[in-house]
Amino acid sequence: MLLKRYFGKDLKNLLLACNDRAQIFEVHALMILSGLFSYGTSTAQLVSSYARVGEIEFARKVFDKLPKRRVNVWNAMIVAYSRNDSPSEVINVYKQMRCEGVKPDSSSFTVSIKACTRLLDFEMGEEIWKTAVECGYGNDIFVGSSVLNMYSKCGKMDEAMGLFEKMPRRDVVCWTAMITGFVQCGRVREAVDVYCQMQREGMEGDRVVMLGLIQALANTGEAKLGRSVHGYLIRNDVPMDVVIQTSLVDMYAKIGELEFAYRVFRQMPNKNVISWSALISGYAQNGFVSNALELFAEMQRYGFQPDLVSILGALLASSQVGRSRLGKSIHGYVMRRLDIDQVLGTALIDMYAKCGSISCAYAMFDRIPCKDLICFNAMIASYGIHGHGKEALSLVIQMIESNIKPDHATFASLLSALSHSGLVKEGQYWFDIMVKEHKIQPGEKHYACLIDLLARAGKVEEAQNLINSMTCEPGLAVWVALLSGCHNYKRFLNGELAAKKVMELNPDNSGIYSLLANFFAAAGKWNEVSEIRKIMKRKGMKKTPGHSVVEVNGQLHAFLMEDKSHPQYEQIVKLLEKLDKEMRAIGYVPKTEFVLHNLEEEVKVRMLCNHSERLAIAFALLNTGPGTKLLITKNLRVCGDCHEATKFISIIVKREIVVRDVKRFHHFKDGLCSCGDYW
DNA sequence: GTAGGGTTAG
Repeated sequence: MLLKRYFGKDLKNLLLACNDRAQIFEVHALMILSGLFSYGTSTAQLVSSYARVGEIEFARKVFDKLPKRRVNVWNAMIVAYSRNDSPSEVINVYKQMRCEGVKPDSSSFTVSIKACTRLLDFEMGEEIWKTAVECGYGNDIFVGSSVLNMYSKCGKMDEAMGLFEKMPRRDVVCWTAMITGFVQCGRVREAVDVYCQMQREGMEGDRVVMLGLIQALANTGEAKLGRSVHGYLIRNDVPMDVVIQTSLVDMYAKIGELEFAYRVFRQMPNKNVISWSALISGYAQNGFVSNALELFAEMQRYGFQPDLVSILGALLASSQVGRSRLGKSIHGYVMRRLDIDQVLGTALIDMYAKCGSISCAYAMFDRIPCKDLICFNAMIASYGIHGHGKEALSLVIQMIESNIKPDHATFASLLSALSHSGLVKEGQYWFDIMVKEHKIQPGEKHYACLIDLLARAGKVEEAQNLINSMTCEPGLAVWVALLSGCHNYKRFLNGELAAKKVMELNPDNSGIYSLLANFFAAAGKWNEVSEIRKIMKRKGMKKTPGHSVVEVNGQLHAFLMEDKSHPQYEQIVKLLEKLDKEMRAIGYVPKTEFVLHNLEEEVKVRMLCNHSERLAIAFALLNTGPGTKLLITKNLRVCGDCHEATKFISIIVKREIVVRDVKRFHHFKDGLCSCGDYW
């Protein structure tokens, strides 16, 4: 008795000071010798100390030997198992405790319910919760929050809300459980509501919850909610650190609010690489190419070394406008600083291919050590946009041989590649293989490719039959493919049905209306042309102005149609007039049917000469040395007459001219185009 | 003798 009084407290401190098994063992021996062990003093501490130094088996042995075990000893064992990541043992001890008639307390319930959550054993959890209520712990905040967490983990948010509303006291853990629960099951709006309510009740905002919310908003794309949460942060002077602000930048970028992202970014007092990269990749992914590249340069001026994400963003941006010089310099930078893995390698393949160099793309592909599905798909798609159908096909065969399973994207790229090369038989054959051998259900995209393939080859009836046999409802892409085939082959009768279907589907894209208008113009149906114009006007659509860009000496130059604003416009026109004469001398005849308007022939010819791609070509010819390969990037399909003219220009100036239009690449050389006029 | 919730962000 005396010993207990003297040593009880010291014993506890002694045990707390122990750092390993040997030290605990000494104290343990002391306890046995002094008789305190059998008295029950500090035995719970002994159990928890053994567990704390990782000796859970020892703890259990001691626990099993204890003659009388009060609730604190049981809890020590329960907590030990919980900390040891053994939730099923927690439940076993809890059950044993109940069998021996020991009344659990708040922490026994709390930790046991947590264990059920970990085990996803919600039935047991409910049972323990029922017992807790019976034992008078129904209003306990610790027990309650563990139940809230259990409900939110299994998506029972309505049950969670019911309990939450009945709780007499709620702390930040309870609010957090509710908010993250709603976030995790995608009910972001309710998550925000709970968050706002928490603020109204004067609860201190928790930045971890805030981060979770912002991320959830970024993924659901609810712009209005995103702005309101941001507004809330500002109005309530919630302190924002670099992580929160970067998440806001990312959120705005993901919901397409680049202006807001930029503003948050500029107001950040401390930026790091992640902040820069977030905005760069946001710009790149939303097509704001020059913003992305300017920011990429700026970050380096400020002394930040670009990392993987910013590099991927810059590569994506470079590839969108054919900035091969910039792309190459990034490649050099990457080689000096990072290992080229599948992700970077794939981005580089894509960049080189889209910057016109299919051979560099392949060299990159060849150097990636362990090529995965995505690498193959990127290379196959690259071959496709360059019209190398056979190479795409042999790559698909190669990947099958090396046991990489092609997916729906592989076949979509393959079919598109075969289509751009006019390989009709192969297309039909591989479509069958895809369905029968690889068990891939053809989607609209695959059908559209095959129909495109047939229609491009002039097999309009076969394309029509395929549409009739489709298992899914033919959509816009399918009818557009048929329509453009009919347009190219002047199959006006078949085309009219396709045109009608296209119009029925009420597309929201001005490019498609341009196709319709072009089709009717080619058919000489000027009434329909003006009808289309009316629809476009009613819908508030404008024909996307054609523009072309060309990189000359590392600088990007953009041209609009009839772009007289350019400082070298006079020289450009002079060169085009000179070329026009030489072209006509070797057989060029302007294809005025490509001019939409119902105008005089001579005016049409002049308009053709002013197409943006021609201005860009002339400009590039004027400003580069003889023999330099040119790369022009156009935002629309290249016009049929310009296509013809560029062939002649390639003869006259003895240059390789690469034109990338919105669909694919055209390599003009010695009077021929790589697309073989399948386009 | 203690407990309930998550770690950063692209």
